Amino acid sequence: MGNQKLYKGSLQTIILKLLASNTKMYGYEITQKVKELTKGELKITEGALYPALHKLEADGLLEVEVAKVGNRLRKYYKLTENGTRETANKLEEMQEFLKTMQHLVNPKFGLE
Amino acid sequence: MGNQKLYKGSLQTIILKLLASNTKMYGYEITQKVKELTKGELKITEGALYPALHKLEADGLLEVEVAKVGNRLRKYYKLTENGTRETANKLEEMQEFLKTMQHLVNPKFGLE
DNA sequence: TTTTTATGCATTAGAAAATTATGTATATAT
DNA sequence: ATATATACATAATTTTCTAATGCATAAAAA
Repeated sequence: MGNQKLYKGSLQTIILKLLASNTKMYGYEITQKVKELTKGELKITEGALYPALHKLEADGLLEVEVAKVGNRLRKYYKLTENGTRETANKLEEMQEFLKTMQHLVNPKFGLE
Repeated sequence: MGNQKLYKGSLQTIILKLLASNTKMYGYEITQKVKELTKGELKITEGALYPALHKLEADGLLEVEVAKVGNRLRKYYKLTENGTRETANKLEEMQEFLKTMQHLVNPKFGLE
């Protein structure tokens, strides 16, 4: 498992992107999906996830729908209209970041 | 200018990579070089840079050579042997991170 | 059958890494 | 004269995370 530290700041974007692709998801499901998609490279902790979800909801980007499955509670999150717009912005910023970073650490650069 | 927040956690790697390419650099030079290489997309603040340089030095990855240019002070930093090794590690971790992140935010993924 | 693992939510204490603001000082350009 | 650029640095605060803990149900393993 690589340097978790590098993922700092990208959690919101990851959550929004997953909800853009999957319509609705609940917290635990998000942690499992990320673990699966990254082959264990990134493990989202609950201490990071739940506060992030609550913040996105408070900011009006997500809305919640509580469901009872068997005897267990689930909170399904999905994008609001505003959330869909913000997701597009955040994904664009992420692409720009990745491009810039790729450029910065490219062996060929840093000399010009 | 994009989302500065995303760069959180990558400063050490950026510094080490620049010193791997340029042999020796001083603090102010690093801020200018990064601004130039990223076309203003990333601006390293002094409050982030100097503590980072001091930490890398304390960890034995960098060594300092003080120079007087005119009447002004400059602290040139360069990689130690250990620093060169660590740079290779950090660059590998960065590449893995960028690949994983690219995969995560790719429009095609998140569904499988 | 008891105990561990998985599912599902959540909060708190603390650490790490940044931003913002401030401070000191010299050099250059307006 | 004054603002901008060069060059270092630290302190207060904020953001974002990890690690630890807590509650509760369900399933699997010992």
